[in-house]
Amino acid sequence: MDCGFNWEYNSLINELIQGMEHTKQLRAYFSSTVSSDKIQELHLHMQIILSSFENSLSILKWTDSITQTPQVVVAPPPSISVDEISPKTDDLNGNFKDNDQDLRYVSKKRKQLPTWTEQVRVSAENGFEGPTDDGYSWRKYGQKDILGAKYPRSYYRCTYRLMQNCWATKQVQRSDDDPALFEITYKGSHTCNQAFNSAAQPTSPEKHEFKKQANNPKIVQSNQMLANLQANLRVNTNDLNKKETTCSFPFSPTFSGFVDENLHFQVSQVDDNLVGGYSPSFVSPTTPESSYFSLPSCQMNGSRRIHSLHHSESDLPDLFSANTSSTSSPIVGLEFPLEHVELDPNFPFDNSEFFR
DNA sequence: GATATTTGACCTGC
DNA sequence: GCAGGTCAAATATC
Repeated sequence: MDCGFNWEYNSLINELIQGMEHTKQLRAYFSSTVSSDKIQELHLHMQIILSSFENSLSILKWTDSITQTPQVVVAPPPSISVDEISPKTDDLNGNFKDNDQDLRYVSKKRKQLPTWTEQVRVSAENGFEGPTDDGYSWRKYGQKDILGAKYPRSYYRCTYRLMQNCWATKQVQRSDDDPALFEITYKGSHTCNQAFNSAAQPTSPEKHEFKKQANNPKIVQSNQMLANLQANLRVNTNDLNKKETTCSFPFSPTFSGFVDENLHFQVSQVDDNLVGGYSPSFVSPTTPESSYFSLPSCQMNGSRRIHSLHHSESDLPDLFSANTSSTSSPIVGLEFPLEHVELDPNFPFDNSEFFR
């Protein structure tokens, strides 16, 4: 076992431990009465668990690729179900007709792929006809009317299936009850390197839409505003009687987003490690249902860094909570009153709305 | 012309 | 036999 493998192995263990810890916290939440102000915290922990498991899968996948082991069956996380491997043995004896061999091999291989399902809500006003980009390039290869379903199911496979032997597929099914809700079933993890091919990879209509949004001056301005906010928001912790709760999870310093025509801020592409992915509303007064947002790079006074900030809408409206970290301590939950939040007065942002 | 999507036909598993 | 999944030729788009 070389050092690289050890490092990945340790990373995997850490990821799984984190998932387990947050699952325990979730369980504790559910064991008590869940009040409305706890809902967003529940959402937070669920996102973290998902990120941990996804990171675990990525690590396993990378380890698999460097060892060049064919068809390693990846152990699924609890939220992932693996299709049962067929007990038939005559399917594996290789006695196929030549022109059928590939098809049958593919079918058997796919039977072993891990599957998991995500639900993605798409707002009508953002113009998407389908779920938002998940960071991978997919090619649609089929559509099928499903018995009892109002909307057809679409089938996608990785664009690089042939070039990089990547067998990831996904199925997209629009909800009958809620047309804005898409249930996406993923089968198999990507073994391709799409970041490497990003410059040359073909674009889907969804990505075309994203690029149009990214070129929108309003969106560029919004991203600049977000960067400014990150640079100017401070929390004075010098004399803060802080209330910390142990809470460790990984975050990434990367972040991107855009605003739509109505200047609603929306996270469009977040790193897998970044908690969130749902619409924050610190800009728009028209989306008051959530005042939570993630600011992965906000610097607090002293050495603490804000990773996320939550303006409680409970009966303590002036109380903020944040997940913070420092160079010497892990990420912790921190609660602080409003007066400790400082925004640079030169920052072009209507903080009266945010600090409502 | 290259690439992506559509859609009817075919295949597979239950 | 049926429903779901995939293929591949035709068509659309860039």
